[in-house]
Amino acid sequence: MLRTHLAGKLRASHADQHVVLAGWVHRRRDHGGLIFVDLRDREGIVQIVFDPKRSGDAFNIAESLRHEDVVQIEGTVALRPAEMVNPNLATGEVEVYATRLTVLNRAKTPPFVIRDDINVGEELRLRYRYLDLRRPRMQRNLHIRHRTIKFIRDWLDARGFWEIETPILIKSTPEGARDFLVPSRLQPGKFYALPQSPQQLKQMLMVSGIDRYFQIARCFRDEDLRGDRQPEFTQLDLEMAFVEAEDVIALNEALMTNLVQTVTPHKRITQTPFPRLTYAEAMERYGSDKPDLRFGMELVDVADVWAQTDFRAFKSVIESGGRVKAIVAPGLATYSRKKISELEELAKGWGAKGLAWVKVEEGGKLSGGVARFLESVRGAFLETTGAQTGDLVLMVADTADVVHEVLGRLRLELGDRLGLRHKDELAFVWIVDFPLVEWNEDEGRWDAVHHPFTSPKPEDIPLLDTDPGKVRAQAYDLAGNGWELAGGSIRIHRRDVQAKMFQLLNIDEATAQERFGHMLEAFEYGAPPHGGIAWGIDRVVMVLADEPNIREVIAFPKTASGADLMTGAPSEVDPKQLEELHLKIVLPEREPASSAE
RNA sequence: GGGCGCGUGGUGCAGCGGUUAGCACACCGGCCUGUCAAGCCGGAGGUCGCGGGUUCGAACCCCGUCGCGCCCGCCA
Repeated sequence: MLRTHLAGKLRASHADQHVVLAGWVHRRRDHGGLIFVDLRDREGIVQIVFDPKRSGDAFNIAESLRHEDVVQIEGTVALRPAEMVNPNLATGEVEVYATRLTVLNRAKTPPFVIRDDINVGEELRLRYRYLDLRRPRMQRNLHIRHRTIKFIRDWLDARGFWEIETPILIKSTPEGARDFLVPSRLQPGKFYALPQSPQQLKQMLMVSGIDRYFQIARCFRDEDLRGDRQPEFTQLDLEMAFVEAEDVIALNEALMTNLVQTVTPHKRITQTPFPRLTYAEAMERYGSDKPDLRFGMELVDVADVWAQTDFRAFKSVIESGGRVKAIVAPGLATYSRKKISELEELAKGWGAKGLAWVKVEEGGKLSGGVARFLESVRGAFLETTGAQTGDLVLMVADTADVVHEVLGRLRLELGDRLGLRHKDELAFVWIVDFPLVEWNEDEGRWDAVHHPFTSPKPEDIPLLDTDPGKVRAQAYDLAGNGWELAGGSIRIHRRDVQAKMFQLLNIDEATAQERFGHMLEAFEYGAPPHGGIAWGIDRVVMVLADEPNIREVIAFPKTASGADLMTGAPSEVDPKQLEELHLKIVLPEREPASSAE
């Protein structure tokens, strides 16, 4: 070993010990007759002192040290005098008097300083990700991720789950997201697909009698990226035989609760047991199917109040079957016209035609915006909205979809502005009773909301023939702090119900056989009732690590255009490789650039 | 596929029609024995993403293009 101790782990208890450390030169403070070097390793930073009287030759070598040089240091741990203790450093009570210094490897000047509190463009961070990952913040994130996955594995193992790997090269089933394809060399003209999730395979494992399965599974979806979406991401995929929805929910709630207590004990879970909302209720009250329940500010229906007024704009919306809802922003009556139009611009960007507002003044008087239309119904308005003196009430009138979308987003925006989305609080909520299918206007057919194997609620099965839109699924999502963190369902295990589902989704027998024949066949040999769930591990870790996007908790993520800036993927390949795969590249025609006259 | 924003020494930013293109940090040299974002003195470092256009004159205005980010579509 090149070292006896880790630099970041040294404490007062190590005083007077002889140690050998190895790591990176974080910073050098050269006082001429005395040199301080901050030595950094994965565990942290410790101050090394080079004193000519005690360090000998090492002092001279220390003068040549630069950022990120890799060094080995031998010396003695000493307690710092009281006035020299650095409370900002975990190792701040001690320092190491160096007696020997070996430069293991010189470093070029890095393109950016390795430090948390520095602004670096993300492009550069990704180009030099290996340097970016040296920063304490990134190491902390990767550590949280490691501990999360390790905890999940141990916890599920203790409860009888087996981790089973499923193939990465599978059959393409053009349902849902776009598949990543892999050409087959041995079978020219044919392709594998990378799994969007191990969904079908884990159901097959249930047929196999595995009983309780899980996997930390890499998944692939060839769709456009977002801050919370990468083309490859990690799921905790889990499936259980002979269970009902309540069993899956209870198990996952316990797992999540224990995970938080273990990995981020400083975080407080807002409410246990986790509250439950039906999908319909979540949309009505929060305008979202993944509401942030760290704060209230619920949407309030004010259609009845407006119906009694002379405000044509809103009345016509109500008459044509639309909705009028309000959100009360506590204390924001202080907002200026400018601030309010800022909110209105946001609302318009989300699809609203406008944003009506009114301020509540002393004594419940209304002012500004649409106040004059509300004069006659002032009492009812205040009672319905619950608005108090000093509040700002914001309203949208439109179709239910638009009203919920806009106010749901506005609620989050206001929650941010009012500081209601507390960092160390975790508000989990189960969303249940999702509709099984939704009408696809463009294609003129029903689409599965979850996936085609999701079981309807038994009592709703008759509705499959009469009113499919009303059928509720045995599906459940776990939302946390406004993010969709997990989603699952009880699956269909009966051939006749599955056939009915395919019929509803306009998948004919031949197509069903072609795409899912293997599964349908398997289910004819005694499939147990089963259900499961899949967590978005990246999102869970992102929330636990207080990061704003999942790139921060993935070692080597991709940019919005799907590029890996460090390796240069995707890239062109050798024509010989294409030839072996019997592939020919046909690039789209490029229109010649028209010159600007 | 669409919308918005950004692109200026190594890095982060300022400059927004005429400047010698500026600041901070980093970098290089010197001084300095208690700093910990050390300090002080000095120095070097720029095809203003790229291409075209407008103009007497473009980092700045216009068009196109590329890259990065956010959003819509998309994501069973």
